[in-house]
Amino acid sequence: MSRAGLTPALVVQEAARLSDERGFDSLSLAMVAARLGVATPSLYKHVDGLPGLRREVALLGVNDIGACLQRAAVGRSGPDALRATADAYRRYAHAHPGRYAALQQMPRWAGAEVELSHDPVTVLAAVLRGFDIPEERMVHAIRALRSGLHGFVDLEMRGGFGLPEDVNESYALVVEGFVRVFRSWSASG
Amino acid sequence: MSRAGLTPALVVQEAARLSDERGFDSLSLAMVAARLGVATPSLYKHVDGLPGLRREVALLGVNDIGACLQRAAVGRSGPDALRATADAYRRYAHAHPGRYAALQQMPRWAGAEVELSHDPVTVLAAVLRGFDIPEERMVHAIRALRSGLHGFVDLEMRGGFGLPEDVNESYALVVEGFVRVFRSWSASG
DNA sequence: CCTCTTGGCTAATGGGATTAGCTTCGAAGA
DNA sequence: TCTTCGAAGCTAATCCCATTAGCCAAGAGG
Repeated sequence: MSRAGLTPALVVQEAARLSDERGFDSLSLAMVAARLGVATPSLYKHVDGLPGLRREVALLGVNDIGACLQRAAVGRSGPDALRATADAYRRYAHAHPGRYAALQQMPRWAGAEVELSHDPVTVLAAVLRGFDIPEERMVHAIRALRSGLHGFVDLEMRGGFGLPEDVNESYALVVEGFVRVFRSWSASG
Repeated sequence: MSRAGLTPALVVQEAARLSDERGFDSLSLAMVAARLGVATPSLYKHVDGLPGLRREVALLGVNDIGACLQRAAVGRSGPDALRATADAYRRYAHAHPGRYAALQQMPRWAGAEVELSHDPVTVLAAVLRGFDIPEERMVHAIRALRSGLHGFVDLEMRGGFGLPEDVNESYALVVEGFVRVFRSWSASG
């Protein structure tokens, strides 16, 4: 390797780090290049321009959060699993705001060879399976859960909750709301 | 040539229209200027650069959606009001995706002289008042509702719901979920 | 008719993305 | 060890957009 020893993985990793620090929106090739000590055009040997880099960061984020959720859910079931997973979800977003913002743009390039080793939606689906929800409602349940978790985290990270009331408590109540609703949807009443 | 007869309001309106058509992210002064038939720098006489323009569009969006929600809620109460408002919320986002995206960035410049004639959060709060929720839970309830509505609409607009299941039905179920939860939170049990 | 404010313009600067084409590192093989 | 070749990184050049500076004319008020 000629000097810097870059690899696609290294570039993407640095980009992800930068996204977390400065925001996914302001991610730029120039910034990544500076951080890696190379000239901007050099990056084109490893990633497919800015759009490609953003896509890679998103992909990294999806797999990352999927792994987190899985780790949180393993060994639990029902409401307990839901609580743990919801917690992990929010914690991931806080820890990696840039990656989290990035992965929201994934659907655009969906259908591609996305190759998820850890799909967050699959984990949520598995968690919901512990609620005995009739099959024809499963998709709706997953959508509802994703909406609630994402909406809360998104508003929170944008500074949308201005009042002094404890945000953790709000989140806990949201999660308990889901527990209640999903119980009410269960086949057994 | 005071020919073009621009005003701040006109510029912002065109910017909002463009945001809805091409996406708030790709809004640019150059595009707005072209659309209005003037040179880019001319816009600086009316708005405070690109950041200022984005802020104005966001402000427009907040007031817009606030007015929509208010119109939907008036004359109704309780679950009925909640359903109507939730519907209006989603409909607004679909009709004006650019403005909707813009208003999510409002919190950043909050505290300013924001002067909302129609504050969407206030409307939601009023709607929730019909559920007899204890005062100390009100803020949490509003946060939960905002999270659910925003999260759903956001995921939907990003193409996050890929499966063929009816999205309208999913949304209806989410709203009914809120009805159930808020009922359970009501002081009267 | 004169003047002053003000909206719109052109020119110029700076930054980021992207492309083209050059150079040199470093490994594989004679 | 010497040669060759592919790939990594670089510089130069182009394009697009935001922003600033400074010019000019139009229209209201006297």
